[in-house]
Amino acid sequence: MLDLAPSSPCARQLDPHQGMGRQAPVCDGHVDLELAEMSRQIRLCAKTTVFAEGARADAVWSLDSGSVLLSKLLRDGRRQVIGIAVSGDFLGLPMQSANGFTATTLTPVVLRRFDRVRFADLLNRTPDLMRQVFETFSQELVLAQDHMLLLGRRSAEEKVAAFLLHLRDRWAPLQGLTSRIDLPMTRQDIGDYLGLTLETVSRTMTKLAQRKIIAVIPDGVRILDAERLARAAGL
Amino acid sequence: MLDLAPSSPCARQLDPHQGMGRQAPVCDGHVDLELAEMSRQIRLCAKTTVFAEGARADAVWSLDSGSVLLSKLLRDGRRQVIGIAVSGDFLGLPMQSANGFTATTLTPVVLRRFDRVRFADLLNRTPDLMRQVFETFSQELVLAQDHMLLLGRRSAEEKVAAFLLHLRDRWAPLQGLTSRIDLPMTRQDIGDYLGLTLETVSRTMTKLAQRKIIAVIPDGVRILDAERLARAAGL
DNA sequence: CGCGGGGTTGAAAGGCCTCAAAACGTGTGG
DNA sequence: CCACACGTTTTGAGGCCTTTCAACCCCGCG
Repeated sequence: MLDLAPSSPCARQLDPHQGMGRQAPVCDGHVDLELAEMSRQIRLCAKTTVFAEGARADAVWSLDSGSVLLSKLLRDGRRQVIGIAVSGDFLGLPMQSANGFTATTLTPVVLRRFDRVRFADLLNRTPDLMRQVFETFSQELVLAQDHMLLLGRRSAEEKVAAFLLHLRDRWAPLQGLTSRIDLPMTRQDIGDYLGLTLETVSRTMTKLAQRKIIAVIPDGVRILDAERLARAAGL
Repeated sequence: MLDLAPSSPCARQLDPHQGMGRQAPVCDGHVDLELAEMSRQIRLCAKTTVFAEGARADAVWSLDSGSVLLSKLLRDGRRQVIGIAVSGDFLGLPMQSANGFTATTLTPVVLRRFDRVRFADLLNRTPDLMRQVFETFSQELVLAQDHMLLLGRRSAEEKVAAFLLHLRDRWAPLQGLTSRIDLPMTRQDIGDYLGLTLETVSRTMTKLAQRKIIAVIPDGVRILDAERLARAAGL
């Protein structure tokens, strides 16, 4: 997880998906300053697009709060959500001149905008920053690989169960490891994330609810039996 | 594409998936030397595993020739191929202490082995090398995102068609853009890559062959109508 | 109060999978 | 040189899971 916010230099949060091998955080006042002056804080309300697939990418972003849906579109309208960004995540590829996906806010968000070229430039001049972003991307890659396994080889029930557990873990550092999971997205969004239709997502959830594994509540679910949910996910 | 081979310093090949924004290649003799002395060339024959998912990752690799299948396993045996590495590709995450996937040779390969920790160390001391690996990983991420779209939202026919075109493009820099596509893997491997069964892969291919879009030949296919194949892939 | 977006539920269809058998190709040994 | 064995590929029939299409419910809001 990156911390590019100048207001909290060196106050790095824990990353749940962090492997080992992380060195001590970088605390270079000069870099923080330069990041600060090249960034602009932006607030967006829910359901607005930060940037669109295919458009020229003249910025990269760091997400300070809220969550953002990342999706790719097939020309006939079929959509695949390739990730869900949360607080602390980094959006965009510094070396890529066009966006490979669309970013849509799920909740109100506050993010910092960096001019892509200037950021890439700073990256090349600042090995420590590069290392941070590099590690972030390594993590992204691991998550993407896990998701490929899910998309290609798991059943609907396994997908939904794994999704709920994944979301819980991903939001744990922000809101603690509670049994209540917020779902600030529609069934359609979830389906597009899991490679299912919205009806299948709905059906699968009610089936899990009937078995008392979860309870479906407004704007979220409550995990009743984490043990069995994990088993339903295929562990 | 990385070139970590000391025998051909600075002779960098073209990457077909390369976006823009690439700077001039790095030509630091000192780094090349250090890479050389920490690497060991290894030859493996086909169908051997380079490293296994879950095992301690004490090395990272650079693939000099041949191709390697990258796959993840579900506890009950279901498998997902998450990528196919070809000449010039980089294998393994320098900052990750355990392998997230298994690497199996498809053909005889020659690769260079680097001690992971020493490589990560060199990476931190050598911004230019870090930048190279960083760009490689950015590309990997883009490929992974494309593959998620394929796995989640494409039909069997679209998957197979897209797969063939993808392979052609990926091998183009090595063997030119011919109509003949080598398939040094089984239908099972292809199915595990596309999230299909081997039977569906076979059926889909013969269907494409019946329509004169491709011809199935021993150990590969020949593209008869690239236009229509692209259309079958959903463009 | 009526409208619209999101969610749930039902019935039917279809695409892909499962199971099974036969065809094919290749290397081995008689 | 042929017979055989083994692994891979193809082909077939049947079934299941997910999708499709549709109706209905719920709730917030103009």
